[in-house]
This record gives sequence, C-alpha cells and structure tokens, in this order.
Amino acid sequence: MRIQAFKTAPPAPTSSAPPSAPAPAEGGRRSRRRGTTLEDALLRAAWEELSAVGYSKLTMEGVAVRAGTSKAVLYRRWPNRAQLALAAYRHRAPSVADQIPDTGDLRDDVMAVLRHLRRSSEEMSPDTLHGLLAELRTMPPDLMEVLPGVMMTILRRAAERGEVDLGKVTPRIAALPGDLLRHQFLITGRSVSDDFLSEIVDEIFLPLVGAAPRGGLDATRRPADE
Amino acid sequence: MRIQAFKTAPPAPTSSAPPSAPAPAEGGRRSRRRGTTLEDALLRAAWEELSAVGYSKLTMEGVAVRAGTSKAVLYRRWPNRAQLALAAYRHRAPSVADQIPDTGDLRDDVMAVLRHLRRSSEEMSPDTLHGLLAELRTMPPDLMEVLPGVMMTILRRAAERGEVDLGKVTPRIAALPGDLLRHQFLITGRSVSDDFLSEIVDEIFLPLVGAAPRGGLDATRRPADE
DNA sequence: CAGGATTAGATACTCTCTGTCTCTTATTGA
DNA sequence: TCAATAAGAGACAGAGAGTATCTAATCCTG
Repeated sequence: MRIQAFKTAPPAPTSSAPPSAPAPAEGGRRSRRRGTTLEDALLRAAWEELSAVGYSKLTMEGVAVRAGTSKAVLYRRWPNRAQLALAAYRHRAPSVADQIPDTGDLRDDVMAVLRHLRRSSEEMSPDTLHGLLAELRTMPPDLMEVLPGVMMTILRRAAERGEVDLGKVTPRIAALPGDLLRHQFLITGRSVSDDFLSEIVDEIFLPLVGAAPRGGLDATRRPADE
Repeated sequence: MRIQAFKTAPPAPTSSAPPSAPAPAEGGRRSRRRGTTLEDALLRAAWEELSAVGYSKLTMEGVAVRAGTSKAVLYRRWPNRAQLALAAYRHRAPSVADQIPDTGDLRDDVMAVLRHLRRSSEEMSPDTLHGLLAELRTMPPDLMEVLPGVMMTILRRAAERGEVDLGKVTPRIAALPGDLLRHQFLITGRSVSDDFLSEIVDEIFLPLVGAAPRGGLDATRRPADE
C-alpha cells in the first residue's frame, strides 16, 4: 500500500522554496508557470545544469530542482535525458548559419567559420557530446548539414573572385574542415588550438581547392600581403 | 545486522551451474580458476558481453555471470566498467601495425589499411566507442599513434618508388585518412562504405601527397584533369 | 464570473546498476 | 601438512531513471 502525499495541508506557504533554484522571487511562492514560459525555463535550467556538471552527471532531478519544479514536468515534455539535453542545446546554440562571414578572402572566411564552430563546440563539453551520441546512436542530421552549406556559400563567393575553381570542390571537401575540427574535439576532449585550425586550412583545405595558402606555408599566419 | 550467506552448507553440489555461462564442463562444478587463465576468461567474457549488448547495456554483473564468476573478482582487477571494457578491447584487438600492406602501389596500400581499420572499428560498436570516450574523457594515445606510423611507412615506400614527394607529407596529412574514417564512424554510427573510402583516398589523400589517383575515375571521380 | 479542464509541482515508489564488503572454501606453495 | 591467498557467492547501501498518484493553481469557455 502506498503512502500518499498530504491530503489537505497546503504545502507550507512560508519558506518552502526549492533549495538553490534561481530565486523564486522572495519569501513567498512563485506563481505557477505554464506554456512557453515554463518550457523556456526548463530548457535554460537544463543547459545550465549541463554546463555546470556535464552530461555524465546530469540528472533529471538536478534539472528539475534548478528549474524549481519536479521530474514529472520534464518527463511530460521529453522522453529521456538525451532528448532533453539535445533540446537544451538546440534552444540555446546560435547556428553557424546565422552569420556567414564575407571578408573578401577565402582563408579569412574559412578561419572565421572554424573559430565560430570551435566556440560553439566549447559550450558543449566533449563528455556531453559523447554522451549524447552514445544515446542518440547517431548525430542528428540537421546539426551536420549546416556547415557544408555555409562552406559552399563561402566557396561560391571565392570562386566569383577567382580564388578557387569550383569544379575541384566536392561536398566531401567542403565538409572537410568542419569534420576535422569535430574529430579532433571528440578525440582529444579539449578545445583545439589556433595552430590546429591553421594546419587544417593551410596544409589541407586550401591546397585541395586550388588556392595556395597566401604567402608562405609557415602555417599559423602569413606575412604582409599585396 | 547483516544476513550472511550459508554458513556450512556446501553450495549445492549438483546443478548449481551459472545460468548461461560458457558451460562449466558438465554436471558438477568447474575447478576454480586463477591467474592468467582466469584473467583471460574474464576479458574474453567482457568482450563477448560487449559485442552482445553494447557498452551502454554492459553490466559488471552480466560479465561476471558470463564468466561464471562474481563482480568482486572483476573489481579486484579493474576499477570500473570503462577500464574493463578498454582492457577487453586491447586484449582482443589485432593491431593495424601487425601487418603493414606492401602491394607496390600507394593507393592499394592505403585502401588496405583503411579496410583493416574499418574492420577493427566494426568489432566495436559506436555505442561502445562513445561510451568509452565519454568515461575516459580522451582517447588513449597509444590507440591513436599506431595509424600515423603505419601510414608513414607506406608513404616512405611510395616515395622510394617515386610515387610521392615526401616533402609534401606532414603528420597531419598522414593521419588524415584514418581521422576521416574514424570521424565518419563516430558521427554516423555505422560502418562506412567502400565509396566513402575511395572518396577519402581519391579526392583528398592522393591529391594532397601529389600522387594522381590511378586510372579509373569511376569511383566518385573528379573533374577532368591534366 | 462560475465551473470545468488542464497540468504544475510535490512526493512516493519500483527497478536497475554501481561499487563495497563479508564470508566460506578451493588451491597454491613453502 | 598447513598457512596464505584469492575465487566465488551473495548481501548491502546509494544513486538515478522512469512511472504513478495526488492536490491545487491557472486557464478557458460559456
């Protein structure tokens, strides 16, 4: 036989606030949230918890407490941890496609995209990424499709400027810099260095698309130009 | 106060064999294993369990039962699941370095290495790889260092035949085919296709090391060249 | 504005798994 | 022969996932 919750007693009107929730105003109880307001708060809490403790230590209970609610409210919306974490990521992550760089120089554009991608990787710990991938079995396609699109735009502009020959560019090549960055991040579990980005671009990507790395191959950067 | 196991009764000499263990001989009890014999059996059981259910469903209890022993015996040797799984992998995986192909042709050599690598990936489900990476935080370096070494050997031989210019080959480029294969495996969660391997080699690797993809362009092909 | 529908928030509960510990006894080695 | 070692059995404590049930706050409709 189950022991059920209080039957009539109101939940202690004074000082029954959740332990360390984002402050339910003060003193009294916060009004009950619903709809989008609540959902936003849940996703924000999930993201904060994810950043704070990482995926492997992410618990539904933890998210619920941080959001000032309970597990049931989470399970009503997402079937499990992985889906919640993914939703939290999508809810917050700014897309690479939001601002496609256009510096007038292919190398600069590509570096800008890679730095952006690195920044957005850093927001998600490797632990989180692996955990997600392990539970989702596969990377959600929409997260993979953005980058090649962005790269193609950049390359098309470079082709118009005569920097590259579009005929040499296959989808695989367009995806290459992003793939290598992601691989490195997954394997080393740490954010990649600027040198690594330069290597990708100068040793591999630019040669493949037929654009000589401007000024010398000393990597990291290049001398004054024109 | 604890309720402890039988005090004097011998553990039911007849038919108390572990549920589905690899057959403890028959009828009676198997003799008690020790040392290397036992350790081998444990690692083999761990690998079998890993292949059978994947890392996310791998339990110490499951391995113990399969090995016909108990959890304590496992914990005496490995501090946790991840270390056990890693040990099981190392114990069984044949290294790529064991047989470096030498066909007399760079493309064939590289394809052979990639196929070997693919085969050995297939033995470990993506789920397992992600799970391991998530818990280990980072790929054990020794698992990463083998491949570039093998590739350099192949490339050196190709250079002696005049197929490539070693001066063009950086460590990053040597590691490239393996990295791309691993990335694809991690992201898609499935074994990669032959076409994918050809793409890597013909579109990316060979051009970078200055060796034209031989003859047939039928694979994924490339714009008319020379 | 009243009353019904919805569902937030609180809490209990079941299950599974990790990692630890204790106990008995088979096996080894001196 | 006998003491030291460790295998194998299983109890146990604790954490967390996911489910279920209840009360009451809020919304919506008439």
